[in-house]
Amino acid sequence: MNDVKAGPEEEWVKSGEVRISDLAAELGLTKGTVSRALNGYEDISKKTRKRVMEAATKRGYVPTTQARRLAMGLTETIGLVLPPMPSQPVNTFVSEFINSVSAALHLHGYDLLVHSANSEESEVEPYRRLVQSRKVDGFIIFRTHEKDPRANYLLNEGFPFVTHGRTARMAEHDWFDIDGEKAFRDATSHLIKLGHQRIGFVGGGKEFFSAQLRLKGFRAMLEECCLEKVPSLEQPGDLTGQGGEIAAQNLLKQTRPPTAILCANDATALGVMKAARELGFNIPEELSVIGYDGIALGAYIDPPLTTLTFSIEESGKEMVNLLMRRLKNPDLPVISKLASAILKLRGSEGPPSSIQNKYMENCL
Amino acid sequence: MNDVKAGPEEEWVKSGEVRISDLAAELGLTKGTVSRALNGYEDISKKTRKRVMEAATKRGYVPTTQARRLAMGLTETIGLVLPPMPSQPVNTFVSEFINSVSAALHLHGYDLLVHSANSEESEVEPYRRLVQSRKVDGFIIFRTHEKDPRANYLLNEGFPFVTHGRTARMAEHDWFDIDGEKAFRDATSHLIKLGHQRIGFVGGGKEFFSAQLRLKGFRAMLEECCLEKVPSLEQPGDLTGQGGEIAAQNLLKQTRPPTAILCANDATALGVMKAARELGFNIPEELSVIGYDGIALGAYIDPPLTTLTFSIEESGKEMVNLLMRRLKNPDLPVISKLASAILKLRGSEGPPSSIQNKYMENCL
DNA sequence: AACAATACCGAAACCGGTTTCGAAATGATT
DNA sequence: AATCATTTCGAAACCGGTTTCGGTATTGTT
Repeated sequence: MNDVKAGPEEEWVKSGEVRISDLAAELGLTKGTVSRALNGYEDISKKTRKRVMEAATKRGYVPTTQARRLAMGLTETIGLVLPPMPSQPVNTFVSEFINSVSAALHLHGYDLLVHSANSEESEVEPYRRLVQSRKVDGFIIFRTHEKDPRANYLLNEGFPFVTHGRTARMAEHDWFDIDGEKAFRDATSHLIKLGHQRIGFVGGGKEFFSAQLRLKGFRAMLEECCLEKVPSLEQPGDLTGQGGEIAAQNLLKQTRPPTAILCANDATALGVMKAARELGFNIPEELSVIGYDGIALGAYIDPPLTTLTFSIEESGKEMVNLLMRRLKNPDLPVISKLASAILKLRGSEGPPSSIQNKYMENCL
Repeated sequence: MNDVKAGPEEEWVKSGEVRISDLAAELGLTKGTVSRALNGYEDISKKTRKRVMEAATKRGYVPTTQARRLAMGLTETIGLVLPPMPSQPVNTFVSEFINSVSAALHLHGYDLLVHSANSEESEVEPYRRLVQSRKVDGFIIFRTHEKDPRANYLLNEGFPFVTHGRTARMAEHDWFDIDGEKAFRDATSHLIKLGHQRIGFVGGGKEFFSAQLRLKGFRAMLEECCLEKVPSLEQPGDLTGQGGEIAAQNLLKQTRPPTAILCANDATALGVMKAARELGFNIPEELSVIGYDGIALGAYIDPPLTTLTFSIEESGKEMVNLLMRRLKNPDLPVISKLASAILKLRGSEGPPSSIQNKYMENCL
């Protein structure tokens, strides 16, 4: 019947060679009966169920995923498309994120399909392909833009997804985000309390919504503390080290340079620190620098980088929860989750060297 | 027949709603005929083929992947299992690697399934599950051990895979690797030429084969240059920043500390630099440090980290090539590819401060 | 014009499962 | 013992494709 090689008793059948029809034949049952027995249907007698189960484990039967999924009309797979990576200095986020998402999905019996975006084609193309070929049931999207073509496409398609970060249409889809606005309010407040009055800001690209929110938090706290908003102290960046360098040069070559610089992420902060060193600024004595992301590497540089940090693992877990909920019931109302980043003081910030500024005590 | 909503001419049918049977019915053909027409069989007249093709694009027909794969008996999917990540300072390798592997696979019509390893269970368990459930056709394995349980399992199972890094059984499976031995010979040679005679070495875990080879290269060059091998200058590490710190303390607190330290990877090097700073060693004047991995971020620290670098993108591409070849013809002889790392001088190394050592000119 | 060769397409099996439906066997009831 | 309700399983359809095989319709040959 089956080509089980003769050998010692515990001979292991090569994995994946036994089909449900083999089992059925061996037991004198039909495929259907075996299937129901294995899947816990109530219309199977205890006796045969036991017989089937034992035979299944003995023969090492594991259902073929493809067949099961085809029959059940689902893929049990979630897609994640890596945005094109312009060799950014710090991609540590991505791998940790993938790791946590994958682990969380696994608990629900889902697989993670990772695609890479071809930078030559449209941003939504990979999504379109995955949707049309029915390879995934939903998407995890990160690094959102304010007007996000991916979100737009999927919303239009009615296809489930969760974003890490908000979009202009966040009222229409589930999302998870770190409260970057509050984080930057906190960081700004911390600097002001240390005595800083001229605080620089290096943003991320205008296209990233989260970077905008960080700027917003920075401005809000300045205003709250009655500090004047100085346009020249707000420099654009691109979330890379190089962008940080350029921005820092623009800031520090001014006649009245800032005494502290807030950066949209850690990569930027590293670039800022590099430029500052080259221009002869001592950190933190002459210049405070604060980043955002909490990359572990920041603890190893000199001085250790003070940063805003959050749990990537929690992010992944929460996003998977949101997505699973959505898949179970597509008609549920949209929900979102906002986690907070915490300020991790490591040493790259301190009071300004000369208290040249009059401290306004009417504000905090 | 089909519920195409009445509307403007260019009404777009919602993706993924049209099946091959719909197309067939619409054209007055059978599924089989439509399938063959679409797949370029020769027994279809040009006229009907054209008719079918046009109808397919017009209706936006894309075959359901699951069904196609089931029928064809393949998964067109490659598995990649992330090893447990003990929050290493620098995981930039992983995301870049995933990115390049995924892109390369896509060119061959393959998907990448990323799994995360649960640290509580056996290392091979995820592989076993993926094999048994027939979710993948092959594996990409990285960060190999000398005695690698994953390779052993898959070899035993006769399941296709390619490793990034060698194993004790490398003669039996395809592999790609960076020539770490040569890399460390080069780096060591560079230091010796600069005048260093006491060179420290911080290794990776004994379990990682590649780390062993780096040590081997280091020792070989020492011997080649007639430098005495000093056991106390060889410290174990664990490829993390913390491990680097501890190792550096052990090295620098000796009565005759080394004037240079070679590190098994960049994360270790960062730890070494941190410890050196804290012990009052100036880099590179009093201590040269060289890492391995070429993480972009190393360029932003002070001083910029000299390191051994290689192309992750090429690694991914090559490994995919090896794997595709294997899948096409499982019986081909095992092949391997050894790429070389290049020494990227950035500034964390230089001549030793005091030429207290007699330079042995009989060697190089 | 008769016949063989070829082009073209339909029918059906198949991949490996799941699920519905109905029939047979069993047990309970009177 | 006859009747009805339950348990338990077999049969068959189905998921959405691919591929083999065989039968017309068409073309080419003599």
